[in-house]
Amino acid sequence: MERILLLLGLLRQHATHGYELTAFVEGAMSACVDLKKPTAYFLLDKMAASGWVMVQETREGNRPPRKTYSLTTSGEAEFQRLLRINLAAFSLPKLSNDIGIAFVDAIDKAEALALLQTRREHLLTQMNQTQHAPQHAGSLQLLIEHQQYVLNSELAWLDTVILRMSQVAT
Amino acid sequence: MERILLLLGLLRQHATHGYELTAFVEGAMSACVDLKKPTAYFLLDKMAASGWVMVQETREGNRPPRKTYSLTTSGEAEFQRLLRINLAAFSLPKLSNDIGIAFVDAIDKAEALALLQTRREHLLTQMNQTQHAPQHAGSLQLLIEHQQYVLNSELAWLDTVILRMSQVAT
DNA sequence: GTGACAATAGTCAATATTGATTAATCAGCA
DNA sequence: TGCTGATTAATCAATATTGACTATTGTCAC
Repeated sequence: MERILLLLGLLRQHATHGYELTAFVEGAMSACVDLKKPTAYFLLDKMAASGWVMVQETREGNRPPRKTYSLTTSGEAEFQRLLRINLAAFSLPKLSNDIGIAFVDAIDKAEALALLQTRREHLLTQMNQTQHAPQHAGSLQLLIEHQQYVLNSELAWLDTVILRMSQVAT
Repeated sequence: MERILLLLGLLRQHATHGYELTAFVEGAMSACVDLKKPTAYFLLDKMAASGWVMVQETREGNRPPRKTYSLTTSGEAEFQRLLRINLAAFSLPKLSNDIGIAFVDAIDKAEALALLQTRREHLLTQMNQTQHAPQHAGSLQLLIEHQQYVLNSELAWLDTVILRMSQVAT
């Protein structure tokens, strides 16, 4: 559902073709959303079938022919509907990727601490990358700020875990 | 990959059947992991095919017959391997579910603020639920603590967004 | 002893997702 | 002109995921 909201929102800013859309999402937005090219095309098809977007074969300059997608009136309505649902509902991202911390005690304490240090460095690297990321227009920028905020608080949490682990008796 | 780590980790604590596994994951752990019953069975099959778990038809008491899964030696090895990878790598949960904030400015400010207030209440409800959740054993408890920590920082962030929005001129 | 209801255990058809690959066009150069 | 590699644009086969459903066993009132 969120992916459709994203696509509708982007097409709302300006009609465009699949390639530009997916390049933007997999490029500039790759840090905050997970939406691969084939999924995007799959969803665009669905959206077309639902009448939310219009497809048009176009040929700009000497580029290969493209399918250009543009929002219809009912697409705008659906966007407004989904946006309200999305803003009003809070749902925690499922932390399945952090699942390892549930099993740290399966590893010798010294090695576990070393692994967590590596983790910490990865986190710092990501913080750096995000800080040097290109600025986005309007409230898209909020996404980036949120991400930086989350990275900061993840770092703080990781540090308390590391601290606790190194203090507790083996 | 993380889901397999989770299943291996749980089976490592004690061998059990699909029903108990999925009931636990979809019940007590539902707040922090997203793994539905059919996916769990699908993965258990794969794990059996890879030789990481052994399947055994059992019949305890008068209950319907079950397939009991237990970790093999190579399953334990795989668990250790995946655990190290998971602990050492940090990856941000993709915030696709927060995507709406990227489009707040498509909505009239007053309504947007009202929606965000609703969002805030949902968040508070979740915090309450998590605080009254049953305690987990060992480092599984860390997952819960992490979740509470994340909820707290999400609340703080949401409040800054609301504050900023209500101050900025329309 | 049997019919209704709950609990237990799992499956399946439909849908979503992705890594790998294909297809069309262009720019430059021999 | 014809060939090579780069860019643009999209698709496909394989895999993962899930909502809805099925099937088995127990239990308890009647």
